[in-house]
Amino acid sequence: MSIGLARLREEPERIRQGAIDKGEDPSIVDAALALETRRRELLGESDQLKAERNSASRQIGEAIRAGAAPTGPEVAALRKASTDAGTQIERIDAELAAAETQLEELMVRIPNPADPDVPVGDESANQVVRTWGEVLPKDVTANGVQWTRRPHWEVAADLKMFDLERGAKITGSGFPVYTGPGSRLQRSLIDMMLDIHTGEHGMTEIWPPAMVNAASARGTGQIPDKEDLMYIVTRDELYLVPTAEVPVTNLHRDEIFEADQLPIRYAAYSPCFRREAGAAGKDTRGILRVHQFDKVEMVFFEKPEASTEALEWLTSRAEVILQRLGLAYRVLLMATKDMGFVQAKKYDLEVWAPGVERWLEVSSCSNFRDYQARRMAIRYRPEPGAKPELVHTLNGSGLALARTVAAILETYQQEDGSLIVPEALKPYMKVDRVVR
RNA sequence: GGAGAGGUCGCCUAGUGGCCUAGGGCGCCGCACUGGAAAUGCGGUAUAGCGCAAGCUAUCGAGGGUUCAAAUCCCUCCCUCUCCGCCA
Repeated sequence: MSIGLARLREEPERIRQGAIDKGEDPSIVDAALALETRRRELLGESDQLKAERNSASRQIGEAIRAGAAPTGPEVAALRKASTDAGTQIERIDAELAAAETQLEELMVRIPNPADPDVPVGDESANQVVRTWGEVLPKDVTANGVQWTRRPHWEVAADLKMFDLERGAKITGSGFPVYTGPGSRLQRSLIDMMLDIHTGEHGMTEIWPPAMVNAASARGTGQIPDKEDLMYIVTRDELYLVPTAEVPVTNLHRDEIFEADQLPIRYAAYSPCFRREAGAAGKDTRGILRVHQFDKVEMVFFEKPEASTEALEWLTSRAEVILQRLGLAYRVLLMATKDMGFVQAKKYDLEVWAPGVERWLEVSSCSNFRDYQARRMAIRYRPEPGAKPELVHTLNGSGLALARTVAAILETYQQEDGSLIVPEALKPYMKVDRVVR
């Protein structure tokens, strides 16, 4: 469950409206509410009976210690009382377990209500909140010479930066092989991003496992919701991570922080594996949609009162990377029906790729409020000794590599077929230009 | 992969069927003592659910079983450590 039973009881209207805004069925909220009432009744009865049974058992021990015969009538009566309670407990607990299972099934289908400042509607209601950089044209006229920017796969083939055919041979389509300067570019981008996030933004670097267990996949909601998205190693019950969000957020599952430990801000590189089921035929050329790519992910654990501002900062940290790379981009505030089930507010960063003349999503920055934290039981003490409260979690790419690479190739390609290395990458690439 | 040892309240540890409703130490918090501190003494110190409250219920790695009653006995699984094997 993810929105919390207390909140369900306290503000069912807001939750019902939240479901409607996200295009989900609001009747689930009413069904859950009714089931929750029933659950509490059963729980009360069960607790009462358990108290009776415990009391009878305790009295048997006391009676025997006081000298009563273990087979005598006094003990027999107590034993019967305990057994009778036990029989009823069995019955009620079975009913209770059924109610809880049902309730949980309903609760996971209730979405996290969007923040009040999120536009209501489908993707047509998404708002462009800002753009940065020059949106380059495909056709270029410079110094009287006319040429046309090519799509990234042509630039890459020309400069031998990646090899999609051989990737398909050794693994399958959608598994690119980066070669020579292409491989070096991957390494440089990861290095540069981590350097900026740790050195300038004060985040702690994490290098997580690329596979997680079922409990972790459940924690961030990959199962059961998005099971089709993931590659699953059934023999060992492990899941290849679709994003570093999964291992990194789960780092603190079932933990309680002290207030002075927050915020905790991580930057993590990981490869990302996505089956992309149902996406066959879309973006089949180049590296815009692949099954394995690399990404630096930012994951924040914040005090509730700080999370609104933290999302703005998180988003701006992803923008810093695009700015350093000199890539034109825009920031979209996603509307309720386009933002996802668990997010309260989400910004997408789209980079301009002049070769394919498209905006490419390279980052998605979200505030989950306490929705994820509840599922994973990540809490903190507002004051020393105080009752633990849920933290707020946020995450955002900073950035996903494959599409960033595509934008770099298409933005920095030259008329002569070479590629200028963006200023910020030169110290990592060790060259100013990639040539044939 | 094999053999052995072990997983208890933040940490260490006691606990082999019923005053364990989990004891002790460390750490931490409060109070006392002090000019201030150390030392010392007293008290407090897990999480969740239910209840106006007193309190009740659950949790001793996880799950199941035996029993009137399980931290304790039985079964399955997970993890950690030591040794061996294999191996980047």
